[in-house]
Amino acid sequence: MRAANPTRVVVGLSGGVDSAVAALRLLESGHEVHGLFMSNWDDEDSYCTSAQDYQDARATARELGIVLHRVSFALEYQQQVFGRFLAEYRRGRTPNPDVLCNREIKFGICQQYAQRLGGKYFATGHYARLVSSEAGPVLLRGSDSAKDQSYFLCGVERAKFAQVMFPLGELTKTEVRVQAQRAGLAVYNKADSTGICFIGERPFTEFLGRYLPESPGPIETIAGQVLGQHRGLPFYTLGQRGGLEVGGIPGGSGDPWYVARKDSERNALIVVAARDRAAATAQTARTCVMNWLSEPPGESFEASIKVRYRQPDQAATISCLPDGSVRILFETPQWALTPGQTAAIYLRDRCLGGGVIEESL
RNA sequence: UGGGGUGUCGCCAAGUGGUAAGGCAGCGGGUUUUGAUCCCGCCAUUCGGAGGUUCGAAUCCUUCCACCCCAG
Repeated sequence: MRAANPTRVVVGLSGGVDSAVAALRLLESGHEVHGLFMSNWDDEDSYCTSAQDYQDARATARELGIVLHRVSFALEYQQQVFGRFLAEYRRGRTPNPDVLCNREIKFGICQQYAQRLGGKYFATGHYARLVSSEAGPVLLRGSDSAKDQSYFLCGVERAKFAQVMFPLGELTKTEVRVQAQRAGLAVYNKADSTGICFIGERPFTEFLGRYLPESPGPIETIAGQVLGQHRGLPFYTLGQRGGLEVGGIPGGSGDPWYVARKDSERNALIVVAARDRAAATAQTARTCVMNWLSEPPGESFEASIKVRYRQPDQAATISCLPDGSVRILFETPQWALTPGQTAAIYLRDRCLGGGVIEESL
């Protein structure tokens, strides 16, 4: 079964089930597997599960009989991910740190490190598929549509995928857990992790407040009626409902309020009642420079767009602009197109790439 | 100071003698490798205060207090 000259693959082991099964499958297919645990966030508070995750990764490595390396990219994460994350928030935008993390850290500096460890390939437990074509590797959605994580990978530099493997791409989450249990892995029933990767789940506003100053201003309706006070535009995101602390108003509809837009000039947060959300939709968005994972099929073409993770595909027409950005004309008006968030472009199962939304029109 | 009106959960708001609807907000949980959204659960022994009538009052009466409007 085992190849005579097995290829060494370095697997990013997070301490969770997914990466454990990724390593397991690589072993089963005859590769020489090394594990690599990253801890990129130094934090003393109780939300940080890094210590436990490391113990779990060690247990997994022991159970699989593989070497486990450990490395910290805390400095790089701080500079290339978290610093930009904060800079975006300061501009009033809503970044996606995990898209950035995959580009800069996991499939950036970490993949390089894996090569130095002798890895011909770098593998992770992402639910996404890679297939090769004449033009190079092609990123496809994971077979488990409920778990597909290609959205988070759409910002990765295309060339990197030539030496990447996603062993879970064809599996469902259920199958992964079954395989983990069958293989006797202790993490087989460990809860899925959520929150910003490497930072974890936290009371978000409070967390941001540790890095950004408060800058209170009015919360207003589109008509200009003042309903309350906000803590600072960066602390809110378009489409948000919770945390506004705005109740009913005399003669009001009784609907909840949603953030419709930010008026930076006046430091005002503009909100809209649920039934009036149509007044705050947009049908066009423009991105920053696109990260293409496949050649765009033309200067203008029809495609599916995801503007946030786990959003159903939205039909749209894409127009490539000379500066490398893209204009997206959606078939139906979109609610809460949020600058800073990533728009991923798909042609059926194929992820063509992604770009950060610059503005909606 | 006269005349009128209103005071029910943080905010709206039902309830006019039979033992406090609902919505929003908030809190807790679920979903989720961003931020959000979404889903589920919890949330007034008490109706501005004090008396009184009644078997029984947020609902009737008296009085006090607060706020609003019109006069001035």
